[in-house]
Amino acid sequence: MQEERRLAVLRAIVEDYVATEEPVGSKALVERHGLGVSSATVRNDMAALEDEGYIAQPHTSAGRVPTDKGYRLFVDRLTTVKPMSAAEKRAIATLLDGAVDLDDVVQRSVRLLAQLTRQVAVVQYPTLSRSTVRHIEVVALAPNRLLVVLILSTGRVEQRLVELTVELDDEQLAELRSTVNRAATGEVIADAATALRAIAPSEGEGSTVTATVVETLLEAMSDHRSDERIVVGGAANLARYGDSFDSAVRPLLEALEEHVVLLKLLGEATSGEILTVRIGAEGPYQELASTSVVASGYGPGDESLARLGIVGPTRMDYPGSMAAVRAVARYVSRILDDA
Amino acid sequence: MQEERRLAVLRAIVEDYVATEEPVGSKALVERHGLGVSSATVRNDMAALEDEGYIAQPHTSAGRVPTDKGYRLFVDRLTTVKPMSAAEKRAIATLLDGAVDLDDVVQRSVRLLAQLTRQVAVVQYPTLSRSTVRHIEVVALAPNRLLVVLILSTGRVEQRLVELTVELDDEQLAELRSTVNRAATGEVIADAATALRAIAPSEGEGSTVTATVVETLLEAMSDHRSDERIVVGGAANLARYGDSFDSAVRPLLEALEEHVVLLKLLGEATSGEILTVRIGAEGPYQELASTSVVASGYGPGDESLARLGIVGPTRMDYPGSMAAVRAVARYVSRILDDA
DNA sequence: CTTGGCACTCAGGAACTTCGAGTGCCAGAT
DNA sequence: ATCTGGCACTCGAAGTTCCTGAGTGCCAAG
Repeated sequence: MQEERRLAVLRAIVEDYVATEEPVGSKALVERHGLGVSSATVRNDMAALEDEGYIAQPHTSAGRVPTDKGYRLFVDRLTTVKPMSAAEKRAIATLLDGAVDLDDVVQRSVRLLAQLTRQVAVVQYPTLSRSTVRHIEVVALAPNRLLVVLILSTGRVEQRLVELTVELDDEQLAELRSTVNRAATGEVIADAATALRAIAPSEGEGSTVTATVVETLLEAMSDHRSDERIVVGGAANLARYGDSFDSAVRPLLEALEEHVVLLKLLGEATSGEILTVRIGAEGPYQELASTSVVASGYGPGDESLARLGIVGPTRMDYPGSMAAVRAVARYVSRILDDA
Repeated sequence: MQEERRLAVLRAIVEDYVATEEPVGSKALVERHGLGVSSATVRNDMAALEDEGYIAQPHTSAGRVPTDKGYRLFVDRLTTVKPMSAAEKRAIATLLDGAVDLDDVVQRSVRLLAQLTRQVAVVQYPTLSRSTVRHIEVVALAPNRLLVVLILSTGRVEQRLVELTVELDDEQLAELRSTVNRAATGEVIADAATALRAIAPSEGEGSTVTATVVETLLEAMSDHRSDERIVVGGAANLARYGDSFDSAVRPLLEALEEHVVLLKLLGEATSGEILTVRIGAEGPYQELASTSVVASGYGPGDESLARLGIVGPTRMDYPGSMAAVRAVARYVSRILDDA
């Protein structure tokens, strides 16, 4: 009974603090939310909540502020992700449907997320690892210069130049093209790589060329840069941090440039579109103790090829952010489904 | 005679102010720089410089600070771009030579610029407009689904998917491929576009397909997104702004997301690698009155395909920044030459 | 034209005071 | 058992005042 009210108090504190950015006191709490008790009672509850570590006082004579633990409880038990309004849904759908290619989808998603949440948005490109090879094209730019284009099911295209020591005629080129495609097309990256390796040490005069091309393809497939590709948007929203510039904005700004750090923050791509919320110091980076991350996997079907999400101050609108991230993840997944 | 000393005083003021970020007074000036006169004399000179609008006093009893006009004079007449050290040159060369493709070159350039100058770096992708078509590839992903790949002399690759209402066999495909290549390969974008338009309304059963493909190619060529593609790096350096957060960092952070604004800041791509310095309010954006831009064109030969540069506070190390921008522009140009 | 001297100005910091939101706790009411 | 009104207490934030010293402008002499 009292337990329930305490949770209501915690929820009220979180909501007020997020809205006002100032420590909230017992009196204001009673006034603004319709808890049917007096401020003294709320004070008692607050004392209890403080004992349990859900809230804290910045100064002796100030109101209370939620701790990471408090936010955690709030996120886990006190809130349901509020669905987006019909208008918002339509806006998302319209904007994303207008995308012309993968780059564009990613780009638009970042903008969208940043706008919806007014936070910094981060979108990871779909990983190569689980996608399949749709086609490999080999083009002769010159008799001894090839362009190898690797087209994946996610719409991603990797291309590489290959310099040859020998010259190829059209027939040999066609042969090469069909060889690599026979081996790789339709396969998941990993299997394609295995199959390509198998054909590399073939006999005959085309062998060294084949080997070179295969090597290039393998390199393109395993290229780490691809897995780490990330797009960031909405950095201007950092300007709204106002106070706590040094403690919060600086390290975050640095993190945004370190894509490796960002990837870790977004978390591992698990299967499905599961929302992950990391609050403050729960993460591995001390400098980012006052920032939270709301992220979700996305990808066609129920596979999760990559992640997207937002990064903001621990003091953020969790329900809103979670709704936005979830919605965008879903729409992007749907688009990848179609493609 | 006195004129010369006055300029020396201005130079000293700029240098000191850039170094200390604090208004500089006559006494400190005499001590730190070996001007062979007394502080009273310097004061007289400063009064004159102030009359002419080169420096200003933030407060009545404070030292002097250079005005935009002062920086302008400093940049135009009081400094020569100091060459980079051999070690720096080597570092630039090594880093950039390691690039594997155009994306990589651009990416590395941004990082490099940001590191060298400790400012925010901006690099524009080479424009399509002056590059030539190296090759067009048409690949059948399915009988009614084509991938059109446009390869340009700058190493840029644009690809588009084309859905067909009819099915093509290999022979028709080869025909199509050679038709478009015959028309476009080797031509400058603009000429290629004209040539392609000419072949579009041909007779026969392949005509609608040809028309569709040509249309796609034209779209890819004129795609504005390409011309506006820009990469930003070193935003973390904004954290060093320290003071003047609202007045300087916020608008800049916003500008960095608005690629159109950035492009305007970088300026028009003129021919050659000419260094441009825009100081404070000289630019079109009032909000960016306290930021300067140092930029240069770059591109193979003496063409200037695009621009790169840095954005920083008006109070910045101009000689150093100019040297860095110039050096990077040169090396990138050289790399584009080779490719 | 330069220089030493001198009176003047004023931003920024230190020290102090005030104000009030907010707290903890207790005794009485329910 | 729980809530409530009351009350003394705390202490950060904001306002006030004062002081200091860097820096200035100007002048008369070199």
